[in-house]
Amino acid sequence: MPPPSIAQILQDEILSGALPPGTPLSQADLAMRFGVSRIPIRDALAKLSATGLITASPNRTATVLKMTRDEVIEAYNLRLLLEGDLLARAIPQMTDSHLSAIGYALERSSLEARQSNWAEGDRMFHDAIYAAAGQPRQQAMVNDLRRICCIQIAGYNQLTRNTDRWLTDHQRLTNACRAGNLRRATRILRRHLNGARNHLLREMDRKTTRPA
Amino acid sequence: MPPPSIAQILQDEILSGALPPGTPLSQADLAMRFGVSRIPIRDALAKLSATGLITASPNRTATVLKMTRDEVIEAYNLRLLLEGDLLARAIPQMTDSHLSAIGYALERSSLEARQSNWAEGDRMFHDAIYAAAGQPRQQAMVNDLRRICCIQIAGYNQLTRNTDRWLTDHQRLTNACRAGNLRRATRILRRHLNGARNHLLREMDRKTTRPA
DNA sequence: TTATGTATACATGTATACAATCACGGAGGA
DNA sequence: TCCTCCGTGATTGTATACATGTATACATAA
Repeated sequence: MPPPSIAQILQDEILSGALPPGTPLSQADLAMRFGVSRIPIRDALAKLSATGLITASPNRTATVLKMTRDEVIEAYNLRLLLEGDLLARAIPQMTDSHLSAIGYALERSSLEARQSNWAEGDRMFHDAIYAAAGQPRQQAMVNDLRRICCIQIAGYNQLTRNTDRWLTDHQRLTNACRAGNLRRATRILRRHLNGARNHLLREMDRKTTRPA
Repeated sequence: MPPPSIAQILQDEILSGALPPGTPLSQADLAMRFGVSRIPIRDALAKLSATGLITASPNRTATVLKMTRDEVIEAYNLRLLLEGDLLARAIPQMTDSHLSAIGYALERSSLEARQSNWAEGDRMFHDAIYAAAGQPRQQAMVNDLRRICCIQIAGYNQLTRNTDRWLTDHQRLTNACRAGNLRRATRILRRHLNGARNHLLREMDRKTTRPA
């Protein structure tokens, strides 16, 4: 297995909350830290910028993405639209092979739920669900959106993440897929996303209204 | 006005068909051509890769995006989903200011319809339509998708683009917006996109089944 | 006080040189 | 004939050095 790329390492640190939103990413500092020149750092930052994890402007040091309230709302609107469509395409196409893969992903994600890389488990679970839709680009777009949502969440208290409800939602979603019940699955997904969005918005308000 | 960036120049050439799908983009060649070193070329290629206009792999020379049949279908599925949603959000929010901007964009795009940069006029028109939705990220995603669809179109005969129908569809879409008729606007959009997709798929089949 | 100009420090953008990797073709052997 | 195994040329990846642009602080003038 090749060593993880610089971009991958930085992404993990951003998603885990080690580099909270707004953190400046100086090319020289990163070059020093990774023991390489600034060129590969620039490449890594370009990759992160492509997926939207950082904001980069010419002649300005890049920073970890910090979304406004409106941007969070739009991101969740998009997730609901894209994930709802994927669900509608996937469920009628699901085979036993798909379902067993979903079950496996559910277990895996449950084990990692309370660890620092819970986001990766979450991604794997949803990828398994949406695989049957056969729309890989759409899945990639959804994963990008989910990532930028995770950044904002990771910035706040890990304990406020409502892990229990998150787990039961995944379990119920899996059951609905096994039953082939699109309506129920869609309802669960919608409530899942709306809940996460509202939770995040409340956290954001709490932090901004009482800055210190 | 600043000189256009290297990435912008390359993008225009790709969209105009000067660099058809599959064309290799050698860093050394481009550096020679633009009279700069390979570093800014790498940056430009990274930007193009971010929007999906080129496919780049490590240690491999980048090439202009060449979509398969399935990828074209998925791209148009996504456009229909995202643009339909934008339309549904935009039309109820449209003010006189929005409508006049749409009218202006319609005229502008009509003038450029038969020129090489028709794609830019098309983008401006749809941006004007969707502006009232207030979902800038979603608009950006749609623009990226439209661009990668344009690449494939530009690769084939310009005369087969059905410019007349394209223009009348824009006119009818504008009328539906002025009337505030979402149902009709959605129907026009769906037919517009399905027509473009089928047209493109036919062209692709024609070229692949009779390669020479 | 407010605004403007300027100097300095720092971060990014770019050019050049070198190292690592890959594609291709030809030699050798089963 | 076909497959495998190198070598060679070409292409990309990286390090170093320099050029350019931006921000901050301070001095100066209205």
